[in-house]
Amino acid sequence: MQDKTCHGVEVAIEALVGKWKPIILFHLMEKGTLRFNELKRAIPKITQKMLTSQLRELEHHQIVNRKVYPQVPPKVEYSLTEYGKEIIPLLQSMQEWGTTHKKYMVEHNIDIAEG
Amino acid sequence: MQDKTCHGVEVAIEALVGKWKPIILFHLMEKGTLRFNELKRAIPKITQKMLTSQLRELEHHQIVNRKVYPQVPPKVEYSLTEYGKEIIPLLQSMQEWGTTHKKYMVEHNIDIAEG
DNA sequence: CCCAATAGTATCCTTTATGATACTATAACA
DNA sequence: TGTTATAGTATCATAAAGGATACTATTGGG
Repeated sequence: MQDKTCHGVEVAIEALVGKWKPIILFHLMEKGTLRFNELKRAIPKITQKMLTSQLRELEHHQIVNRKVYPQVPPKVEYSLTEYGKEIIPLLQSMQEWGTTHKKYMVEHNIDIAEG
Repeated sequence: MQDKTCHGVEVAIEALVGKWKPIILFHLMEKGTLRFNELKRAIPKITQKMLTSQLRELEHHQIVNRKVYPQVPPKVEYSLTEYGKEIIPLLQSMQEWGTTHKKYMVEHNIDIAEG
């Protein structure tokens, strides 16, 4: 077995990891399109720097689309690309397993943060 | 929408993240049971410290089972728990999406490492 | 002229994650 | 007695991720 039998998993994690990416994706999944500041308001604890960088990374992967309106003050809208929407079922599977796992850990009285 | 609509996703990522966890899990999926040093030899670039810590975390989540034989020199076997095996379909979905995504990025001539 | 609003950058700092290296215990064996 | 094997720990160093804060451009409105 090569070390990279699981390379796809690492690619997937790479694309989704980052403290804020899943949150951003779920907001875009729910609302369709959001302006930069709408996202910022929806995720109060994120800093501008992190919001920008996470969006840039998602854009780089062509999961998120960035549309700039040439006006002042600026208007920039973010949404999932068609290609990005293909990730939704995976996010839902992760969501499902994670929710179950959280419950499992609580029921077994294990601190999920420790491990 | 609460910030935590996607909490499950974060739990899932938490459980799978770590530079070596997917690799370890795939080896255990394939071989069933492996001793510490067998894993180490199968993943040449991992340090002992990282192998230990990643296994400890997987064990903490009850995804991996650790069986110690009281003998000298020590013998410790690692395997997926029954509960841990439930994560296999998720790993496979991630693997599938990730593989497709990798291909997509290559075809579109995008450097996957940059973003 | 001054202020607000938007979508950012730039800089510096702290926290986590990962890595390199050396070290441990114990029994069998030469 | 010294050597090997196993499954680790301990310590220190570096790299990567995240956070705090201040700053920018532009234009409409008071």
